[in-house]
Amino acid sequence: MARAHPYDRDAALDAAMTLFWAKGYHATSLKDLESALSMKPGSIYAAFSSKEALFRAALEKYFTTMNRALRSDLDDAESPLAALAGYIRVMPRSAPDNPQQAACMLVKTLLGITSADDIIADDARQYLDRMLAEFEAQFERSKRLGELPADTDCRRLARRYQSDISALKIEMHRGTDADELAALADDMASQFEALRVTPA
Amino acid sequence: MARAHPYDRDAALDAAMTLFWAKGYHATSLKDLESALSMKPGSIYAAFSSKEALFRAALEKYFTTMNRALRSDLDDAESPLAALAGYIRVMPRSAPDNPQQAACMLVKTLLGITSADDIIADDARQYLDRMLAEFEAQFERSKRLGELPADTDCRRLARRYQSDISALKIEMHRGTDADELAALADDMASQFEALRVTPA
DNA sequence: GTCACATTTGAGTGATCACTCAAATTATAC
DNA sequence: GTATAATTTGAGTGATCACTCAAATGTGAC
Repeated sequence: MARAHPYDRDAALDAAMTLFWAKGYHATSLKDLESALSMKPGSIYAAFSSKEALFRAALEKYFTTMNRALRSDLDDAESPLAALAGYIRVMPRSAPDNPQQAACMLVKTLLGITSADDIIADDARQYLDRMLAEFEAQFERSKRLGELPADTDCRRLARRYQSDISALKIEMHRGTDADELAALADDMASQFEALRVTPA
Repeated sequence: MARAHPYDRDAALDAAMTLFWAKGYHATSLKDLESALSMKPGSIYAAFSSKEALFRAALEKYFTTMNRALRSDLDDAESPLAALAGYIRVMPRSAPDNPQQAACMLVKTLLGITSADDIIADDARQYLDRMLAEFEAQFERSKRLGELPADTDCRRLARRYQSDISALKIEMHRGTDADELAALADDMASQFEALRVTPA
């Protein structure tokens, strides 16, 4: 047939994700992408169609990566409630490579995209909804295990949980010092642990 | 002497604030500003020096406006704790003119500006710190009035409070429906009210 | 009415934006 | 080895970016 791809598509997508995550959609130029992906404009367009399509692919990769990491932490946990609390408590200890990657890419995208009916903003909203559903499922599992009262509103709890995660990551991006960050994460985690009705 | 200003500087700054708040720094073009301020580029530069300087002035106006509104709500309150809780609880009921103005402009700016040592990001950080100090002062007042235990860490409480505000405003921007928004705000507010040690 | 000058005007600056495409390149088929 | 075709290349596209400045405008002093 013909020659193979000399570049690794997934590695390129990963580099794009990193760059878009740090700089955001509007502030990332094609020049930036060319050097980050080590690809010329023609190749980028042959592989990913457009800057918008590339961003959407990068955002999907971000969601998939984050979701997989979450599930590997939580799915096998004996106590989902303890795992959810631990997930928050540990977060401030993991400093990202780039401080610009401390905040959640979905939230950054949602706040950074101009028009409310933009297709990119819709993507971000959709992924946030799916994360919310993941959290809700974990709280439901916790309830089934008897850790939470039978009348617990898991959707409402998940909403609160996701809000805490968003806010904590923003504080990390902001550069809040490590001690205060740990205290904040502890306050958040403790409130969920306090809901437990069976001994840990 | 000579002719007077045919435009109202403060009204122009207000229009710039509104536009920058909704669209963000990078996505707002000079063309956008020209039509929003009803000023030609030369006049804009004569009045505000540069796009960056105009943004910084708009950001300062945002902070001043928000801070004034906060203090008018809280400074005269008999119970600062009740006032702080009420400030959160009422928030979802005030829909902004533009949904893009639901989220806090300081947070949007912090997340939207590229380089961490950017002067604009520094501004946003500084204003967030000043808001944090305002919250802390209100919790201190609450403690002095005996609403909170004497050993309360007001700085820590203020940090948690500010995180809640940020997250709630993000949820509003996200388009979360009114009922869930009210429930979330209620959960946040209740946790602060629960700290009270004297009857309300 | 006329002058002096502060201010506005808006076409135009070079730079950069996202993006294209004809030509060069290189892997595979035979 | 040669032909074929998939892929990369990178100079170049028109549009838009933030910004400038010489000329037009309008105001107050006298």
